[in-house]
Amino acid sequence: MDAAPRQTRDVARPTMKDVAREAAVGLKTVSRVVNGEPGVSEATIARVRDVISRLGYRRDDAARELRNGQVASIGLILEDSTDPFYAHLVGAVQDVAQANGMLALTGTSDEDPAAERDLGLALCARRVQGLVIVPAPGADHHYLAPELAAGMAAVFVDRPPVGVRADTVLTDNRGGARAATAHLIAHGHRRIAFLADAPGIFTAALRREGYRDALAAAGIPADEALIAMETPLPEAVRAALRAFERLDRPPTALVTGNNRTTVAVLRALAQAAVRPAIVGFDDFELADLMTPPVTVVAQDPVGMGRAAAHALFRRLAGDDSPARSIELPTRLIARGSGETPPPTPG
Amino acid sequence: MDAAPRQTRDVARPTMKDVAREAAVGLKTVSRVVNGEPGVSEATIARVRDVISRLGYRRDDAARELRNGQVASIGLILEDSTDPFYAHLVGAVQDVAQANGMLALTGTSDEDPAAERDLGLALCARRVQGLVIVPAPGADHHYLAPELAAGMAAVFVDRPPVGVRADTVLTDNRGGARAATAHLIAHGHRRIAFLADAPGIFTAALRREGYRDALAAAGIPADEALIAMETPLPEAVRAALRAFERLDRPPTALVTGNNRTTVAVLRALAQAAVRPAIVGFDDFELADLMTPPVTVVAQDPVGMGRAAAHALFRRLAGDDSPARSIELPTRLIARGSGETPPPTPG
DNA sequence: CAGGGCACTGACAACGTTGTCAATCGTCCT
DNA sequence: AGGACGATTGACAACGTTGTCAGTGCCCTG
Repeated sequence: MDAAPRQTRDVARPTMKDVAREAAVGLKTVSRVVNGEPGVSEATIARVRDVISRLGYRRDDAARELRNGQVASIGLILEDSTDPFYAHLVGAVQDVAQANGMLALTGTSDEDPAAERDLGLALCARRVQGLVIVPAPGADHHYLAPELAAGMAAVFVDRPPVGVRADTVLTDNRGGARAATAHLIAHGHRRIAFLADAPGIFTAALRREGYRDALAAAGIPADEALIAMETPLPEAVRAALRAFERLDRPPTALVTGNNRTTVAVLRALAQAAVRPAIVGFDDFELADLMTPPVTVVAQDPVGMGRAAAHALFRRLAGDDSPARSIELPTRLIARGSGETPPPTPG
Repeated sequence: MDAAPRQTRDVARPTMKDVAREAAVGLKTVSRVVNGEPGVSEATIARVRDVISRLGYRRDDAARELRNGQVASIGLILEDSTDPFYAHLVGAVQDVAQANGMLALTGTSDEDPAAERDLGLALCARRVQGLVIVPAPGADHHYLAPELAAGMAAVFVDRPPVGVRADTVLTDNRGGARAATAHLIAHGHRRIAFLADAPGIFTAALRREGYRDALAAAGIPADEALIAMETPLPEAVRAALRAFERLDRPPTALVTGNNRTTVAVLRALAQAAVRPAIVGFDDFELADLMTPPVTVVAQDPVGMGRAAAHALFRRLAGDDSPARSIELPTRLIARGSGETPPPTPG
């Protein structure tokens, strides 16, 4: 399980000692110059600087961290970097980190709990001061307990942690799905299907609850045949749609539970004659250019990233109040696909 | 310029010494157990393991790196993580890194050369063994020279390095643009406009050359009024399109130089009565669901990421042959927008 | 029963950096 | 003139880990 390439590609890398010898000063003086500490004469500074650039010296953060206990950096664990939602989230976290003078080290778990764990431990081993985590499905975060006890901070995004307490930044999943469903009801639909990710996915389950809330509030009886919880793979989505069509009273409208499902549905229905009204959970880049443009309940990935980063830095600044949970609101963006009325029977 | 939160949040973190004392063994024995080295009795291993998990001990990679010279990790510097093209690229690099037992630390330059430099130096300070870099526009990589001399490996992706020699993985920009333009010519177009990113962008300039190649090969005189090189902002793209329309003989077809430009064009033309034929450079997720579906010259971000990572690992394995440049082919995907003939005059 | 080999174990130094503390020198005050 | 003070400087230890090397005790062979 260890690394494959194990060569000593290291040519002598100059150290402070080399600089000190070359500049004919003490080790500590070089350290002072490198770190901009006061108490060094201009002449000495110039001489040391000169030697540094001549030798191409670069301070070694490993030694620095060993000595100081830590170096300014945080870790960021994503579930999937190719999903635009997470891409925007990571962008926001990195911006905040950079503004705070922190290096953000990012890694991807690829939805694999074991990979998430390995990545988290590797970042901990590098003694990051904090961790922002988008948990992989089924992940267990007990492994973080010793780190948290040792003073590391952690913030979870999009899904709550399992097995440890920590700040969490979530979308108002239930409220958003409720709004999406209510929007379709307001436009006259009574047979509304819900198509989302597997029920084990935290967000998917909550969104289903929001869907049920809206139906109940409108006095529409829930029909389990109108609910499909599937991994958003093309075949699975196509199958679910076919099953809906075969029903005695097929749905006239559809709430999709995440952007991958939405896109899969659009693709499956691309050449369908009739198309149900659609409201998607989570916005996506070209929703406005679809025909018809797709109505969505938008999440705020940038806001989530920012909130998570701020929560993390608040902890790093010493805040040790109990773990908080932040919930960001969603926003319904009506574009057309969700405002078509149901076909009038007869 | 230093970090803001500077608290000592560190509670005593157990070290090998603590484990050794608690387990009543020597320091080196703990090290052996932690690293799975042979020569420790089963009983001792069990005892040490027990203490390790009881104390929540975690090996410190900083000390390890200081001692060993390095720890398995590579760095990855992106220009923009929210661009799907780069998102897929980073995914591929991370996959290969993981397969090689390496941790990939990713950061974003946000198209700022200074940020790229800072990030690169920070990763070097952490003594990553290699760096995969998507250069920010205008970046200068002289700063890497000492690192490369010290045995670090670097591979550049999508754009070549400036000021240092290193392996480079590029798209066949010129050939791709040539193919895109030739496709439109083959469908009868003679007035073909080219709309791409600023001419300072490496890829944009090459793609323009490919466009010119195709026109020349078909004996069509080049018309500078049909070439617009702009940052792909909505207003700039709209303005360029308006300028095209106002020409005496407006273009009947359009080659767009990157996916952001393509999308901006589609959005600007969304409610236009007549739409020129369009071929876009670089595929994008929902191109097939546009009306009409968008014909593109697809790049291979995953292939590029993989090629870059493999090149890097080859270097890490000791290959010190001269720097290579790898060029990946493009693939024209005809979907409809590029196959409409020009309107027959009269 | 001596000697050699083997399995297991631990003392120690060193990696590059920085905080602590002491030394040196020149200047200024009384 | 004597002492004090500030500015500048460097020697040294320690951070946590691992490679080297030197044991220790045991079993096996002759």
